[in-house]
Amino acid sequence: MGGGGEELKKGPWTPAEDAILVEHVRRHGEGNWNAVRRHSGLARCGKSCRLRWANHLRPNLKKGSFSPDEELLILRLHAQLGNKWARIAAQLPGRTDNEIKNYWNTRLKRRQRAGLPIYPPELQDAVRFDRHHQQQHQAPISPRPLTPPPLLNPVDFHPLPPISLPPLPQNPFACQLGFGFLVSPLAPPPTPTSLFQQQHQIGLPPPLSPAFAVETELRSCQSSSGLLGGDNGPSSSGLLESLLQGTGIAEDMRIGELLALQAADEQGARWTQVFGDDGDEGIKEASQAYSLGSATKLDRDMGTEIKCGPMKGDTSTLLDVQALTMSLVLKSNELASSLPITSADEDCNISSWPWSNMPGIH
DNA sequence: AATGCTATCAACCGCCGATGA
DNA sequence: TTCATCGGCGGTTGATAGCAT
Repeated sequence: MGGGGEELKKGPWTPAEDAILVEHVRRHGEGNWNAVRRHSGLARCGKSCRLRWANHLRPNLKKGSFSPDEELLILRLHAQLGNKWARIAAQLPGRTDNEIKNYWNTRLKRRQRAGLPIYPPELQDAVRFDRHHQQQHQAPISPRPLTPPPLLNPVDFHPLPPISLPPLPQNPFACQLGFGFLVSPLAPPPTPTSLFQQQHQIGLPPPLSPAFAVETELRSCQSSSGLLGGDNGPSSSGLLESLLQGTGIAEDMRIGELLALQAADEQGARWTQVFGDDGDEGIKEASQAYSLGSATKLDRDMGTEIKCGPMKGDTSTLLDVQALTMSLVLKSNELASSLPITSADEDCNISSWPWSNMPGIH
């Protein structure tokens, strides 16, 4: 460990040590943590200094418990990323990876003890959707079991690999893809709650609002049976999944294509073009809802930033595009439930579905 | 009031990748 | 190319507070 035999202190930090570290960062900036000891005589290793600074001393840290919005976001990001706490934390300004990790582990323990799945049922459907999508596109490379394990046991949980889109490193969406996890670098976005209200106002089924998620989770706490199979009554998202898988629409409904569209400048026109004038009214409404959310503003005002803007710190926007996605899902649920489920399903002409007209991504 | 359990928080540890000599 | 160092990340543990019995 380089230096001199002097014993390094461990354990809780004292205010005096904090002051020294803060002063050091004020003078020298962040980084070069091992120099703290040399410069200030602080008997702490560089790692400890970095940790203390990152988790407690740096400015703009948010204290206190997570808001419902944040909790929802964590759940969804975890469903997509797995235990990538640093990446999750990057989407929650003012929150640290350690905080999120602690929150998750506590929650995990609680739900394990209660015999509950680690995700609310709605989220599990999304996870399975993603897995299915992955299997379709990655099977030759890394075969996975055809039937994804239920999420009841966290040991069985494998983080979702990023969706196999063409490399779009400059596209902030590309690193955030996932069913219901679409990201937009929108300027002051609506909060999930306001999105919920917006959708409600225009008569759309709401996206997965915090309140809804919380309610669902509470309900799931009361009964743990039948959560995984989607067989407990009209589990609409389960139905959607079956429908999509049964018809191959899941494969066609390329999230990436949605995103590519979103990046198009002529956003409004494109939505109409894609969903078509003949398209389902609800889907058009969904696209309008999305526009309402501020996509139009984004495309007009931010121009290319949508393609290269850093995502860091932009949390609530995660749920922005997601509102659209969930709208589509929910609307599709309606479609699904209104369709006669017969053997004719095999003949279902996918090309007639709105999203089949989307431009392809190569 | 005492005890046990659980949740939360803070910090450490080991591993790994990046970087530079 | 190899090696040492550094910083970042995820897993884990210990201390403490809060709550129920």
